[in-house]
Amino acid sequence: MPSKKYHHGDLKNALIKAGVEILAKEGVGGLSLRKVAQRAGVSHSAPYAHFPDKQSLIAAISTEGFNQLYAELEAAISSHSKNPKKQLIDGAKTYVRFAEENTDTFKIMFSGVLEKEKDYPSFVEISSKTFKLVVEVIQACQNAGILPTAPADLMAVSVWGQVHGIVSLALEGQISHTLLEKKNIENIVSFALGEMINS
Amino acid sequence: MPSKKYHHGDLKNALIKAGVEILAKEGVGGLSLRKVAQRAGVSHSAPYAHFPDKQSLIAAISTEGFNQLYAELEAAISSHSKNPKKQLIDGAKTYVRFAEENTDTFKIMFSGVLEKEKDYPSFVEISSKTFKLVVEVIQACQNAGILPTAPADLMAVSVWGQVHGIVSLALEGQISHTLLEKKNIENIVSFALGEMINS
DNA sequence: ACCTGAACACCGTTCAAGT
DNA sequence: ACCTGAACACCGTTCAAGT
Repeated sequence: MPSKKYHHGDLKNALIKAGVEILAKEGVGGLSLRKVAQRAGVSHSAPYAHFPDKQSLIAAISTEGFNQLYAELEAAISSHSKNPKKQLIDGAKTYVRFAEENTDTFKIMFSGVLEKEKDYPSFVEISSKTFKLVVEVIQACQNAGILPTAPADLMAVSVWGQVHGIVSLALEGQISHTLLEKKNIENIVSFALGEMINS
Repeated sequence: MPSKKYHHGDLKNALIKAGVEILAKEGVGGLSLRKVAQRAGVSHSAPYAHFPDKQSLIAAISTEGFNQLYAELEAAISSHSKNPKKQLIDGAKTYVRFAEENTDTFKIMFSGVLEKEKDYPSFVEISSKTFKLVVEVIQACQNAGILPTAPADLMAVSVWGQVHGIVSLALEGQISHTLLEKKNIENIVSFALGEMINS
């Protein structure tokens, strides 16, 4: 078997993977195209054969992050079929865990680093697919009388916003020390969701 | 009257102001120390006489943003004394408006650009002061029976998280086009808050 | 104390060239 | 089609020097 054809089989995905690793180790501030190239074992200009610019690589990393988040949400939700309340609560917990375990990928997905997300069709597709998943759970909760009757998309943004906001404030260090001594983020999110839920 | 002593009276504040202006015109990605210096009319190394590094200038801009947000919230709240429900709703509207009118300052305040916020005492002070203001309004609402009885800090994080999350998703372009055709961000936030409020 | 200008390491992007 | 290496403009930071 030949060790390596010339240099790479699938540089594009190798670059995405290298990017995720740098993100995990050095954070958003440490992510540069040149480092990504080096970690993938190619010259600094090689990435331009696969991505027109840095934003494009960031879009690919974000898209990959959304794919993973979607898969985890899907798994959590389908493990509680016929129990919408558990779907909602476990989905929220999954969201919190994803943010905690992939902090910097989460930041890149949601913190305005990607500037023109509309320009990246696969990013738009998976993010709207994820939103639809949320809407479905909300509708199931409404049908079960667990959430109030209201347009499902409006309710979905309210609930998702709730969870997302608490997670974001936590990642920013904006949640007071005294509160964090008593409750972790999952507890706080559960409490907040409890305030939205009927009985 | 002498036109200029040598070059500047208050370069430190001039740099913060220049930073805010660049942020408004070119966004977070366009903010560089060298541009800030140029806009303030000094050499690229002059800022180092006032800020040890770029993070420090970003901290100062964020602190300034929090000061402004605090002042606007204060004004909104004290215009409805003895009416906690109006304080809550008008406070939330003020928050939304601040984010819409100072999008990139808001992003810098809350989007992880500032990496070690704990290292900047005046930033920590104004952000915790702002949180205390939120807690006070929440407590007033609880005393008036508008919000459920629960630890006020927990309730405050839930409500603030709700508002913050919806605003953040909106700035990220994550709120579906079809929903935005029917409701603007203030409407959505009002709806969501309504789901938290008793009657 | 406050500022300048040269210098260094690093970055994103382009381009001619090689296979 | 995929990759390299030189080149360019820009960036953050340091430092010796000037007032």
